[in-house]
Parts: sequence; structure tokens; C-alpha cells
Amino acid sequence: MTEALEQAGHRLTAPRLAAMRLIAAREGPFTAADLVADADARDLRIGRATVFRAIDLLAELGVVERIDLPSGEHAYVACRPAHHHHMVCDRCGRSTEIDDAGFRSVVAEIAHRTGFRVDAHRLELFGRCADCLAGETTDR
Amino acid sequence: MTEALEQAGHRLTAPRLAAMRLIAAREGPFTAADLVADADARDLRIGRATVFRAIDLLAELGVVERIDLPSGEHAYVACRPAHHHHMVCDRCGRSTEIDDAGFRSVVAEIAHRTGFRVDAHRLELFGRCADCLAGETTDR
DNA sequence: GTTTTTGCAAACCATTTGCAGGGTC
DNA sequence: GACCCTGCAAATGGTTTGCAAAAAC
Repeated sequence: MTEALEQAGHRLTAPRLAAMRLIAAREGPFTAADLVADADARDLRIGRATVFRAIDLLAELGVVERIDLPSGEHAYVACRPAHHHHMVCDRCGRSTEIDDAGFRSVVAEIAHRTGFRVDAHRLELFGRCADCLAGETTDR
Repeated sequence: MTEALEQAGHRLTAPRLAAMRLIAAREGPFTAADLVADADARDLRIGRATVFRAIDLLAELGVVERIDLPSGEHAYVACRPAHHHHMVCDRCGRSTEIDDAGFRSVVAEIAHRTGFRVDAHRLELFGRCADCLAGETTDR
């Protein structure tokens, strides 16, 4: 993750490193407020503004992506810098990247039928991951 | 639209009627701020809070749906109270409902491959509608 | 007449910005 | 040493809430 920063000509500073560590420590999606709270909890002296700026920067570089939770909150997840989609587990919060699985042809089909030119799309899935489904039956 | 309100046991008040008219007058997605501005422009004396409350209510009833624009703004569109997806034209702002087109099987396929149980999803397409594509070549 | 709804203003939360000082390359 | 980055605090923009007055049923 740090490589992406340097290669894009940005400086590798302590606050940015700290922010990246906090992000890496989270498995699932996080909001800006989450990171600020994490930073406070660990007594890292990082200003709110810096956290927001770090997230923006990482989002620009494509190493984190913004997703919109069903609640409408703006959250982010760490990911590889390529186009893909996310599947978020409501229980454990883990986020999985998912591949095309025929989705591309569905978009093409819709475009064909409606005459629409699709420039961008947003696809997010929410539910329960396999681990949590398994855990539920045994845990309780 | 008014029927849905009454059937759910809510009162049919002037401010709510006004809000619904403003929504109907818009073709595409609108933000809460848009409605407030519309109301002001027409000298309707509706408070901000009331507009927000009206939108919330309509969203609960399913006659408007919240979508998240690529910019991150929370917008809403009027729609039938059934599951479907939206396609938004970046140019004219019109919003079209789109049907399944095989999307359901894509979700099933993903669920099958990953073991995930998909409870909810969000799919939004952005681009240019057929009319705007046609217009662009002739207009300029 | 009772209960819901409204309007207002203030509170609240998330995000952005200006700017002087500090850290990185 | 030049320039980028940070922290702070204040500005901003969007959304919610408390409460008394007003309207609907």
C-alpha cells in the first residue's frame, strides 16, 4: 500500500503510515469517523482533517474504494486498484471482492435493450459470508 | 402516491401533498436540498425539517427510493414500490427503472461460488440515455 | 377532543478549508 | 532549503431534534 503512495509521488509521512495501519487493522468497511475514533483510542495525534485527506488520497490511488452501505453511510474498503465489486458481510463486517460472473453481459444486455450508454455502475452485495453462516448453526 | 400514504395510516396534509407534487414535477433524481429549493422558489411555506420527514416517510412506504450518485450525494427517485434498479442519465437527469435482465442469476452464481448468502444488493447504472445520445449528434 | 404533523431554531454530525508551523526528500 | 504535509480551529453543508402551535381525523 505504501508503494502506491511513493510511486505516485506522495510523501511517506508518519500520519499517513498510521492511517494505513489503522485501515489494515480493520477487516471490513470503515467510515472516516471510525478511523478518527481508532486514532483517538490509540492516542495517535492525527487530526480529523488529516484522516480525511489520507482517505481521499488512497481513494484516488485506488487502494481503497468508497462504497455506500444500505444505511446510506459512506464507508471505504481496502482493495486492489482494479475494477471489481464488493460483497459485505453484515455480521462480521468482512468485505470480499467479487469478479464479473457474467455481470458485464447483463449490463451490455440492458444497454442494448434500452439504448442507454452505460458509463459507470455501482454494484454492492450485502448478506452473510460462508464463515458466519457456518458459525451461526454451531454457535447458538 | 397519495393512496399509499393513507393506506399506511398517515395523514394527508398540505405540506405532504406539496412535497409529492414537487417530486412528481421532477423527472430525475432529486436531493432533499433540491426539494427545499423548489419549495422556496414557489413560495410554499414548508420547513426544511418537513421536507426531510416527508421524504423519509415516502421512502419507508417504498414510493421513492434512495440512490447514491457517483459523487456520493444522497438522491431519491420516485418509483413503484417493487424491487428494481435504476439507470440515471448524467445529462438530462432522467431516471429509468430497469428490470432483471439476467442479473438475478448473476447474483445466484456469485452466491453459489462464494458461499455467501446475499440478502440485499445495490445496483445503479450511470451514463447517457438514448435521447441524449441522439441529441448530442444533432445539437452540436 | 385527541393525536399527528408542522415550523422554527438550535443542535448535531460529517466534511472542508485557511493558514502557520513542521517534516520529508 | 524548497515544497509538501499536518494540525488546529473555524467555516460549511447536510440532517435531526425539541417543543409549542396548528391541522387532521
